[in-house]
This record gives sequence, C-alpha cells and structure tokens, in this order.
Amino acid sequence: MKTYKIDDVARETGLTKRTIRYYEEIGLMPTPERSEGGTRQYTREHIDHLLHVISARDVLGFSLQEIQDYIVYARELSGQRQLYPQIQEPEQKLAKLREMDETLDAQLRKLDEKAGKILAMKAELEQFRARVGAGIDLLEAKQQNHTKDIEMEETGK
Amino acid sequence: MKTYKIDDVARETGLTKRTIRYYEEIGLMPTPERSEGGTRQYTREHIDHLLHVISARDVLGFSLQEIQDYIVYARELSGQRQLYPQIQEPEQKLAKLREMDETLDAQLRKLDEKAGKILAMKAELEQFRARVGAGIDLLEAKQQNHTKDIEMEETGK
DNA sequence: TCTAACGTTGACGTTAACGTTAATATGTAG
DNA sequence: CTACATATTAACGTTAACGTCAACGTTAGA
Repeated sequence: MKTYKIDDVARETGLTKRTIRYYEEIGLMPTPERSEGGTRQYTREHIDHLLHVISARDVLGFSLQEIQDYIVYARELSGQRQLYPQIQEPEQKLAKLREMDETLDAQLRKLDEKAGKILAMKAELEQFRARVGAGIDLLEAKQQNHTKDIEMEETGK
Repeated sequence: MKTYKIDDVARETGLTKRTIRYYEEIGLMPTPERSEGGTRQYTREHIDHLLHVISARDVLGFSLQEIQDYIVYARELSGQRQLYPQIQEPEQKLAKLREMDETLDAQLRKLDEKAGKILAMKAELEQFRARVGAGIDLLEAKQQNHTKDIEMEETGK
C-alpha cells in the first residue's frame, strides 16, 4: 500500500505538519504506522480523514471536540472499526445505536438551522451589496460629469 | 427612550456581562451612553445588535474580527452612521465603497462554499442515520424473536 | 558514504475569547 | 440615611488551537 510522509499530507490537506501531529495527539486521527526509524507513514485514508475533519472544522465552526464525536461515529459506521473498540453485546450495541441515532438527529437539526441562517445572512449581504453598487454607480457618474466640465473648461481656454 | 442596564442585556442575550463589555472593548458594539455615575445605559438597538453578532458567531463560526467587518458595513449601510465616522470626500468614499464591494463579494463566496459543504455533510449524516436505523431494526427483530417464546401475551400486539 | 533535506520529540510562546478576582464607586429599597 | 445589590476599571488567569525553536535522529540522492 502506498504511504505518505507528513510533508505530503501537509501539501495535500493544506494543514501544517504541527497541526497534523496535534490532531493525532488529541485523538482526532488514528495513529499511523511508523517506519523502522520512527517516521510516520500515512495512507490515503488518513488524508481523506483529515479532509473530512477540515471540512467539519471550517464549515461548521465546531470545536475539535465536537468534531471528534462525529468522526468516531463516522469511523464506526464506515467499516474501519478495527481502529476503535467494537461492541459485542447485542443489548449494549442496541443502546449504542440508539444513542448514535439521537446524536445524529440532533446534529442534523443543527445543520438545518445553520443552513437556514446562512440563507438569511446571504440575503442580507446581497441587499447590502446592491446598495453599495448603487452608491458606486452614483459616484462614478458624478465623477464623469465633473471631469467632463474640466475638459470643457480646458478646451474653452 | 427606555434604557437597560448591563444585567438586563445579559439576561436578554444570554451573554455574560464580561462578554458584553469585551465586545464593546474590541469595537464589536457601539459604546452606550453613560449615567452621571458612569453606568452603561443600553438601548434596544444595542440588544438587537448583540443578537445579530451572536447569530453570526454561533451559526457561521466566524471569528469576531470577521464579524466586525460585517457589522461595520451593516451599520454604515443601515443609516445609523452617526456611530461611526462619516467620509465626506467623494474620492475616498468611492474607494471605500469599492473596498466594501470586494469584501462583501468575498464573504458571499464564503457563504456559498459553506452552504455547499453543509449540504454535503447533511447527505452524509442522513446516510449514516439510515444505516443506524437499519441496525436498530435488525437488533430489535432479533430481540423480538428471542423474547417471543417467553412473553406470549405480547405477541398479539 | 556523505550530506542536505526531512522527520522526531519536547517544551515554551502566542492569540482569541473570554473568566475571575479585587478594589472601589453607584443605584435603590426600606 | 443606611445597607446592600449592582456597577465600574484594572489586572491577571485560562483554554483551545496551534506556532516556533532547539536538539537530535532518519532518509534519499550524488
């Protein structure tokens, strides 16, 4: 399997090397394998994972802690469970699934709320921009007239 | 005009008194009038202003600096210009308007980006939730079968 | 094999966004 | 007028999310 060094990952994700190590440190990313000498060897999955984290961080303004909750669920559901402890007891599993369902539902409601407010803010900003545009047109027209007068004065001399 | 003390504002906005003073300190809110003794006297506009700031902060995850840009423009455009210095020179005004236009454009692009990513994330979470739901159904069915023999009277439901 | 470029681990520094505390003045109910 | 809740400024403390630096080991190409 192809592996990547931390500099490659930094280039592909736009994160700094420090940030990548930090995310590993706080458990936001599964720890990669190491080479004989201790160099971290990332896989494509690590990169995808980070891109996911970045998206959640930037777009949602979630704290890294909140993102972690989300990430853990995503991992548990996408088959890469070997990275996190697996639950065997059916009753516990059911309880866990119900908990996840609730959390997902709450997050979805949050997202809907955010989407709605983003639309409202967009409308407001667009209105502002229309006014600014009108102001620019007005002043440009004035300047046109002004320079026209000057030209006439000059030619009249 | 009715005025509010800082504790009233804190109650209505959910912010702490410290945060309210901090927002004033960093220029996120127009400085309120003071009583003879120096007590801040807020108006309803201050409260509405703060609610706006909170919305931008919570929902969009903007930094307070980014919010400030937005707020300043909003103020300058909504007629309450006495709170901020007014530009008189037409050329400076035109330059300022062009700057505002650019900033607004940039913020609108950001908003579009966020909206897009929110939709993507929503789709993903919904997919997760569907899987979780399937898992719950499965386990519940198993449990049903298991308890069917024992709890005969409930099978009639 | 040598060396330059890159990687590693501490460990301390920084910035935003407030919290907390202290010392003091102000506003108000009785 | 007194007492007591609430206000003020000033200053230092805190936490998250990294930045930066030093000292040192690793990797890869000529």
